[in-house]
Amino acid sequence: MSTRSDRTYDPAAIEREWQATWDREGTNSFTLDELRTARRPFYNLMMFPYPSAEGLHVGNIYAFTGADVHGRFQRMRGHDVFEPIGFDAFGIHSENFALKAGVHPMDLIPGNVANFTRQLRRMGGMFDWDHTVDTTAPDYYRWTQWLFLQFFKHGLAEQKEAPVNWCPSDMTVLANEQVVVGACERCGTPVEQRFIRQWFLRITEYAGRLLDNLSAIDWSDTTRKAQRAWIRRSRGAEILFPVMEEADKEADGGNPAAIPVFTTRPDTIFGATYMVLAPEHPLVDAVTSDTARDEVDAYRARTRAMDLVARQKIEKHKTGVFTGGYCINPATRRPIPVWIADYVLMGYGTGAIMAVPGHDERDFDFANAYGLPIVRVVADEGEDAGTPLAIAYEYPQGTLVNSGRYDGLSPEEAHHAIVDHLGAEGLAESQVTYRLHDWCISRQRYWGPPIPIIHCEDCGPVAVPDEDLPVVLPRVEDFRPDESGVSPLARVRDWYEVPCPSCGRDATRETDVSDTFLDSAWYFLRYPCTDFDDRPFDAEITRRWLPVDTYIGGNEHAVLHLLYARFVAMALHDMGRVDFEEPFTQFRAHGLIIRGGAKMSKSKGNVIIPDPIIERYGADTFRLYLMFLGPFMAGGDYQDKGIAGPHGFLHRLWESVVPRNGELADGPPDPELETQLHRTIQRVTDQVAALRYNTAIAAMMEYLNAVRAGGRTPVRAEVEPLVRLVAPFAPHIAEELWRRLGNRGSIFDGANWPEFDAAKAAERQVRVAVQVNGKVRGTVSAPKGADREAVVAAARAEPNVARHLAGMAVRKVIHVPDRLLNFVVAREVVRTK
RNA sequence: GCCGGGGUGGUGAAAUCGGUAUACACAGGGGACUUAAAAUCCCCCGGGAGCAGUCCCAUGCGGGUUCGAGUCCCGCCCCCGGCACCA
Repeated sequence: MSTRSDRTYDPAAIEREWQATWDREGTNSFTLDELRTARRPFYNLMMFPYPSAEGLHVGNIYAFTGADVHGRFQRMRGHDVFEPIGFDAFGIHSENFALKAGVHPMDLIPGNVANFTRQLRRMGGMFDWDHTVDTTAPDYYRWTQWLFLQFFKHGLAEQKEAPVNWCPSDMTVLANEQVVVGACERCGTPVEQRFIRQWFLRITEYAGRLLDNLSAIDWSDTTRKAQRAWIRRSRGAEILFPVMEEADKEADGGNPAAIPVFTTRPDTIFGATYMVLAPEHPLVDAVTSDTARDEVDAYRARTRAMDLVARQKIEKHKTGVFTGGYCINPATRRPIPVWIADYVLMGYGTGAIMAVPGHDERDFDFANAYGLPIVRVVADEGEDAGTPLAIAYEYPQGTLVNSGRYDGLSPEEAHHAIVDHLGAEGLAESQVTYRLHDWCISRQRYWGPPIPIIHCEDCGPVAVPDEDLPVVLPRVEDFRPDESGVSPLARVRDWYEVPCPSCGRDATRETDVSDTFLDSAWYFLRYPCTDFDDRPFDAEITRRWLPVDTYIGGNEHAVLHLLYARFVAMALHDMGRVDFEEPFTQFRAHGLIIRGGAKMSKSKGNVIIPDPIIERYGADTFRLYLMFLGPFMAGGDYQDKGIAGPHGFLHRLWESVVPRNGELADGPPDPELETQLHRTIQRVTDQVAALRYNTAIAAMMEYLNAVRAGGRTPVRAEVEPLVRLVAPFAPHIAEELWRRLGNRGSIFDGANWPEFDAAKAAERQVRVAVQVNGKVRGTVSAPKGADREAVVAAARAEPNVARHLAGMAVRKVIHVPDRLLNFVVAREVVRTK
């Protein structure tokens, strides 16, 4: 006996009930045994959140809902879908918040995680709560440390002194990927260059493979392009320019024999009229003459003081200083002056260039500013050796001139010939250079996994033995970073003073912690294996579930997390630990939710807080609305009132299955509705598969409108398939209606996605547009597949068409079957007798 | 500057192997039901002309190809995102 209230759509009540049921029945979780035996495994991954104190924001929910819809869809099509979630809770972000709030991160994070968990459950995600990870849990970061040691043991982690990016506000070094236009990606402070000994993972070893594999993986194009641009390969040559001896030069340390430069245009070497070193170049001192020394030192000091933003942005015109030294152009055998200038970067190539002002815009500007000679060595069509250069001619097309025996060759031929000939003398070598740098993972901060290394005076850096992992991050009340360039852990003497694991003598722990991005570079391997505490990931389960089938996340990680994760997987593959190189078979970048045309931000005051909306409308409505805003991969503009549409739709759906008066009737579906139903199934299936959720929802709305048109009462066969179609978007109401339709168990158990029947989707009659000279003048109804003659006859009978054809000669008739008919006409030539 | 993505009603957006532009939804207006509200249902809703049938114009701007262009080509303008002296 159903009561009145029992027949009213009450989202809060049914969502609470079904979430409890899912937990109780284990609907969304796998046992270890199930993970081992799943027959059609599908790993549906989304980027795990950083659990902020503010709670889940709309952007998180948008991304997770879109990924969850995909997971539920795959499940309804018969896959065993593993959909885990976790928390990326280490890192500067959390730590800075803790500093500001005056709370220890160890006290702060658990509350945030609990709040996120509550919100994630409330939005109705199909998460496996038995397989979550928290990167700050010792039983997780134990394996992050283990992972680092694998790199260390395979020679892929090394400590080296190199120019690194120092953020003076966060007081730590940053990876290149975390520096945006010379500023810290998090706080926007211009970064400084420092030379400190740091731990690097040698991602550059993998640059070529990371680049080449991109063309073979099913990823969003924008993401692949961003990675290509970031890694960027340049093919060219390294060429040695011997330094000219100076009689009066002191021999302190001896003169360098030659300075290597990297160039992509060895063919232009006859036009190299001077050389430029980066101000930080280690050979600057050696080439500088005594007379130039003061000026050179002053310039270097000035450059050092400049942050990278100033160096890259403000100094638009080029500056530099002559060192007083010369080296020999190995092609012309003539001396050329050596300059230093800040437009040459120590971080790329060799930090030294051969300047070819005739054929490089930057060198051209510099040569003009300092009166250095400009020589043409490539002539385009219609030019010759003497044609003056108004601007640098940079194209690799034309013919070599002023280049001795190479005159007349094409730049490409000359490129190879010159490298070959100089190579024979040991002065040149073909070389491929990448823009990608090694990944600096040291952080001089507190809130991260300690790097598991012990420094011993005798043994050098020694790995912490596996059985001593994890190196537990000690609770330190004063965890503020400082200017010193070392971590706050360096203030905790009784923690870092340990015996050397190798020789037993007094030694010290590494006090830096590792980059948060190392935590997240392997978390997807951990999820299915959290049942194991004696290994980071289990070989058998990993073989069954990985690589990840679909990964959905934000494109802001295109060159951060997504690059690091690929690198880690590739390295683990080479170590024989996993049998795939690429961890994510398919990656889709979702769009951004904006509001009022602008990104949501606290400063703009346009942030949407999801909790009250879910409370008022229910998670199903909110999910449906977010997915309806626009194409998932493009994002959408959040409009407060728009939620009324999806809300009404779910109400009408409910009302159709649970009529206010009486029961849902059985009986045959209306034939026209049946046709529309199958067309809808087809559209929704295609569009959901393509992540085009907005149009899928529109198709469902259209169908329900038709079912209810004019207040008609639908029968079961008309609405039951719609309940299945809507289930990925609005799982709670779908479960409830599924139950009320008389089914047992979850709609997500069993392959309940409706079957599309092409025969039933076929329309018998079609509307054909009739044009005269390309303008629509009417439509006619015709049987599907009607031939041209039949349609022409029907069209001519249409009064408005006939009117436009009157007095006209038909030159041509274009017929697009079942779509369109176009009469091409011209005014009839009137013949008079 | 370079590389992506995009400019369509009052608004979010549909339609891209060239084939009835504005689906779906919001906002707005009118109506039915109701004591009332909610919910539900019906109608109108790009601009202009006309009583109407209907006609003209409109997808950032200017050209072009085509029987036919939001869609393709050429030249611009604007917005969003990324990269930025990479030798």
